[in-house]
Amino acid sequence: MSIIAERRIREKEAMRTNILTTAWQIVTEEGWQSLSIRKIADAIQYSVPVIYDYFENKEAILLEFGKQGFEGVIAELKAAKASSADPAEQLKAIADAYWAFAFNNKEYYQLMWGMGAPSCEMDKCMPERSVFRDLVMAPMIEIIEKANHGDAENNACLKYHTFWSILHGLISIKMVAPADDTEQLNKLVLDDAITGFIKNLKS
Amino acid sequence: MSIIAERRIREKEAMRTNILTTAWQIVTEEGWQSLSIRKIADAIQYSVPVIYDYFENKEAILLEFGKQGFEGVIAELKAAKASSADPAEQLKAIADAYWAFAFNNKEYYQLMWGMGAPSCEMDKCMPERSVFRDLVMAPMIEIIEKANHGDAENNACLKYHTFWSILHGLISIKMVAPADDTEQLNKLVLDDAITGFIKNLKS
DNA sequence: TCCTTTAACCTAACAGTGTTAGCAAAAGTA
DNA sequence: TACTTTTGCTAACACTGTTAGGTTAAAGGA
Repeated sequence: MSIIAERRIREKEAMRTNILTTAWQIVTEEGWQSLSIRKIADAIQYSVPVIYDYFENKEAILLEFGKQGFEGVIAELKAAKASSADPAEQLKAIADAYWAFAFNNKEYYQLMWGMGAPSCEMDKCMPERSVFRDLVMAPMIEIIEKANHGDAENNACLKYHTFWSILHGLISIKMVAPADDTEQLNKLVLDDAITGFIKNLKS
Repeated sequence: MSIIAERRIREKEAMRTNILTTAWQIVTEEGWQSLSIRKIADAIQYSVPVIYDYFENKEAILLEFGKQGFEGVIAELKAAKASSADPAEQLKAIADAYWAFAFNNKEYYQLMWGMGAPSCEMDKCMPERSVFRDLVMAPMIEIIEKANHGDAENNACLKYHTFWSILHGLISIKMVAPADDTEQLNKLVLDDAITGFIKNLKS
């Protein structure tokens, strides 16, 4: 490949990331509802159709952010899990990390779960379900096996759904209807729910 | 008031409900994203500005549906609670009823919680928080008091948040990312989560 | 009955949105 | 230099929500 072609690819890449970072800035400053192709075009000082040379449509831009979000949260969860060898501790750490990600990256979380963000087919950028399952299922099975109740694998499947539901439920209620209670109380609710859940696994 | 004025009020009311029922039909057939003022106007065979004689703007129409949704779910919850005198049974019945409402009225639920529906300030049509609290808090306090752990009132406040989070979490995960598992398994997850939660209140 | 006021209803427009057809200029290739 | 590809633009289309302004019909008062 010629040296010129290389430069052009580099420039193309640069424009793409320029579009993305500009779009992201608009989102963080004005929210998802306020993001439009024209606003991006204005901000990067190009005409509107140029955007379409780099992204098929608006959804493609959103899906790119969705991908970033999922990759980000998965990295955090993996790090959290690695922080301990005890399965119960691992579950708690994962829950804490997930919670922290959601509130430190509200824009991502809202997009990923279609909360107030413009509707788009997030499935298209979701990682395999197995990624999340592998992270959470293993410590669960371990806990259930230690407590010796029957079919740990089957049991864990049920508990796995419950685990994510509690987490997502806690977060999305706080996000949609932010109550007037303190940060401290919120953390307490998380702790109560998750430790209660883990205790239930054991007993 | 003259007989003519009465008729006019009646007609005005009729037009309002005509707009609403027509809009609702569009929503159930094509989803929230597809609802537009022009579509409503076409369907009722009037020009667009007529809609604005009956509703201040589009959000006002959405809020009307929001109000209907909240009133509907509250009625269901009250009926569920009345089905038993045992506090634990009451909580289970409320959870079941809430779950049933969500899946029998997906359009309402999505609007009420901003899931994929057009964004609007739902606070404006939400009932007082106390309505939900009064329904759920009382049986909780009763359960905790029977089990005799310390400050039941304070404790119930924490558990109250957890209760709704679990419920909403279960529902919204199933709604956003409908898994391939059966109706039966879903019910099992609900049962597991709620009975686990109640057991935790007691022990 | 005639006149005036008010309510109902419409056309046409404004300012946005996502998206695309088609053209001009620049850049790369032979 | 001549040809081809890429790049970027203007202008438009088909939609949104919303409103200004005018017309027609109905209601109330003399």
